[in-house]
Amino acid sequence: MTSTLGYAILAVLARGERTGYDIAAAMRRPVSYFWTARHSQIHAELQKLAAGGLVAFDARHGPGPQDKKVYRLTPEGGDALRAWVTEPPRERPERDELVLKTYASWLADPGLLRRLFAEQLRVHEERLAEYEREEERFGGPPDPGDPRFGNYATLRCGLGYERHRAEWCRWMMAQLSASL
Amino acid sequence: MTSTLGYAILAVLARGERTGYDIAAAMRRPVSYFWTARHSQIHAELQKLAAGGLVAFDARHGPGPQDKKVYRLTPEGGDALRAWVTEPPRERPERDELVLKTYASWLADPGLLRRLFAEQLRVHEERLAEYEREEERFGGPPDPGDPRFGNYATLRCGLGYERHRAEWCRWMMAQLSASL
DNA sequence: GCAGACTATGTCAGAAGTGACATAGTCTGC
DNA sequence: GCAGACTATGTCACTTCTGACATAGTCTGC
Repeated sequence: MTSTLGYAILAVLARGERTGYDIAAAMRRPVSYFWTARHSQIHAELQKLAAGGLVAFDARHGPGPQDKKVYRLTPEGGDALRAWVTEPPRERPERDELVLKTYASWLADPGLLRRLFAEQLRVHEERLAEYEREEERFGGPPDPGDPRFGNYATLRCGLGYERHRAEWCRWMMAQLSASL
Repeated sequence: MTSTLGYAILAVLARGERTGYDIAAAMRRPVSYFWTARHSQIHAELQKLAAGGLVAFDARHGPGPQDKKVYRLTPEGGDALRAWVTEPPRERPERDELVLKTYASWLADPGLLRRLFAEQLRVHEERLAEYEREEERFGGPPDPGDPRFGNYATLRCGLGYERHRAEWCRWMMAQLSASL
């Protein structure tokens, strides 16, 4: 019934109360939990979650034409989130534009392709360096019952992904150069 | 103007003429090019591509209430596809339900979590074995100008991805066991 | 000759997600 | 005192994608 976005919001609120704006700020970058949403979607979803009793809010004075709404998880919301976590994830189709381009790469100019992959490699290496700096700040994995474990475990996933991706870009560039 | 799905269809047609049904069959599994679509979407997109002159078709006798339509790339379609391949990919937000669950995993029962990751690991190891069998059939990378290069390069990406993913699942299970 | 799987094309309602538009108070530095 | 950045909530049109419904001929094995 609740959408995956709904659970993403509950997962953020499980760490403490937030306004819709705060949640949107946390979801702007895919760092740490690999789910993004715009504020337009978040405000709409918060209304649904509040109607379903999974979140509640207090109105507090703040900027803007209306009061700000500080949302928190209700006990029902916490139960729903906990139950959802251990259920098998819904299969989401992989849709990767760069891999699709690679599928058609035999048609293209090798020089332009090398430029494309060089740029992608740069992006992945940059992200990798950023994630490595973040990992250092943890100084080892937190306890699995600590909220910070969630951040660390997703960071580890991101690290592995960026390494695999950078490696593949390097392999592609080597292939394209070998054929000269 | 043309959507990514449109280019995915052009990329399939670049390898030879196909019916909408054939394209749908090729896109049912994310193997080799990491883009999936249902036939309902494909038929609709083929109509748009035909209207734009990027594909053309011959009606031939076949099963069903209407004749079957065998689509092929037009010269304009080929040009559009080639131009698209080397353009930087549009950033697609990462949305990964398992990683999101991991972000909230500190709330959940470690036993149930281990079961979840054990099952995911099984899936990734199975896919990895399948990809490795496929890789063997290639016997080394084809020339970058060969259509088979597209298949091989995307397969390499899939291999790297499944390895990284399996590794991460194993790390998660170790973390969950260490805390007993 | 007939059942069942497969080939084949299409529509439609609805969910999920994007990007633009709309509004307006607060806080910081010059 | 004022500009500009930031906080804050919301709507709306549009695109993309899903899942169900609809239809019907062909091919294989029993």
